[in-house]
Amino acid sequence: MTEFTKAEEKIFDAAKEEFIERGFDGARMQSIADRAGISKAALHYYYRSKDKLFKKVVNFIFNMVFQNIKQKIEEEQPFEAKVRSIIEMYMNILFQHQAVVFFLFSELMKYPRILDEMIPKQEKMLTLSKAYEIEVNKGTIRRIDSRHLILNVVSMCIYPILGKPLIIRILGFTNEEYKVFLQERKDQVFEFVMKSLRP
Amino acid sequence: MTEFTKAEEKIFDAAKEEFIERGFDGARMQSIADRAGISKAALHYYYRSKDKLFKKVVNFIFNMVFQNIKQKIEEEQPFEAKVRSIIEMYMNILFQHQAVVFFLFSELMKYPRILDEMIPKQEKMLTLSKAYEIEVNKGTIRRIDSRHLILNVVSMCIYPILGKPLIIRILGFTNEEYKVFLQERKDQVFEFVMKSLRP
DNA sequence: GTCTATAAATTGATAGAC
DNA sequence: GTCTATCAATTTATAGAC
Repeated sequence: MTEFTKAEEKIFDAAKEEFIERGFDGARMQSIADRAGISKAALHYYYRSKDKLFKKVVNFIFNMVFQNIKQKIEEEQPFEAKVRSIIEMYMNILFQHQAVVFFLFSELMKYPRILDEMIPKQEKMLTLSKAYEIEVNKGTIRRIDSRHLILNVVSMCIYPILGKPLIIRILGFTNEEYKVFLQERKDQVFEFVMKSLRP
Repeated sequence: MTEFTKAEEKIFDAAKEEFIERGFDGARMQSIADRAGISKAALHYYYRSKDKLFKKVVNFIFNMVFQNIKQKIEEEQPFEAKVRSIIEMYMNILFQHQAVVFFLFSELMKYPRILDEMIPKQEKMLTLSKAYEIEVNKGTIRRIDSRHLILNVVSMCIYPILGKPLIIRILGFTNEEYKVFLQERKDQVFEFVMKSLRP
């Protein structure tokens, strides 16, 4: 997207860290400057205001998380394999980038308007493609509102990450135990979905 | 829990509004005082610090959202009726208190430690009670890890609220359309779950 | 380009009169 | 109990030297 000089990149990384840890309101320009090893003045020289820096960071992180996912959903595959790979990859990415996901949702709940500059009118995500229709016509799976089906799958993948602070306390998990739980959960979700789709 | 004088209540309501709209870091004591129609000094007279006021607000909101839910889950009922009523009530409460839910999760992602003072060691929520065992023994439904089952149901109810800003943009919904979509979703989720539980 | 110094505004919290 | 006035600390942002 954007070309970076070395200095810019160092600053950008510093900003990412700070915003992810503290959110927009909690982040401090001084702290970003410190992380980047430069002065506050130099920071303002590169990115004129906190606001502009923040928007660039959100944009970058948003694409990082959702680009692969979108790609995978649109990819042509047999239905069952597609469901499995979406769950697999979705949960992997979300787990790998927990802090980032927290940050994104947390800030987007506060300032949903940020999204308006970021969602490029993509209606593709709700069509389950031909693979789904083929199976329905074969009678292998039942027909179902595809918007709800997708939302079901996505929900079961992402909420365990978003709700982690709550869930581990209620279920009495340690972080390590929860990691294992989420691993076995991939199969659980896949099975749950496919069983529900039986005609 | 706590007894309120009229003044305290007015302040508390003002604080709720402000914190819900702006989060802890974004909230301003001056703004809370303004909403309550008193001076900043008077505000500090009642609640000695921003921190203490915030914790009381979080505690109150947390109980408001999760008390009914916990109660409903523990209530004795035939299995199918129980699943239906949990979905129904969970989605109703979450939808009714959208702003509050956003606030709660948003802040809990940032400061998960707050929860430690709030979760009273409740392991009850993961047992599906006798109703479930009865159906399994009758052969009416298949056996499944109850933790995953509950997490599946909860996820499908709560993520559509948490992810609303994202979802309505991706699916191209207006707020009003999304409300309808969530209404019909209650049945969709119920059906999805029960179909999956067929032996 | 990068720094020091400082401006200008804001913030949470307190002192003290009434 | 409630107010005005003010403190002390912080914050974003800029001016100006090098």
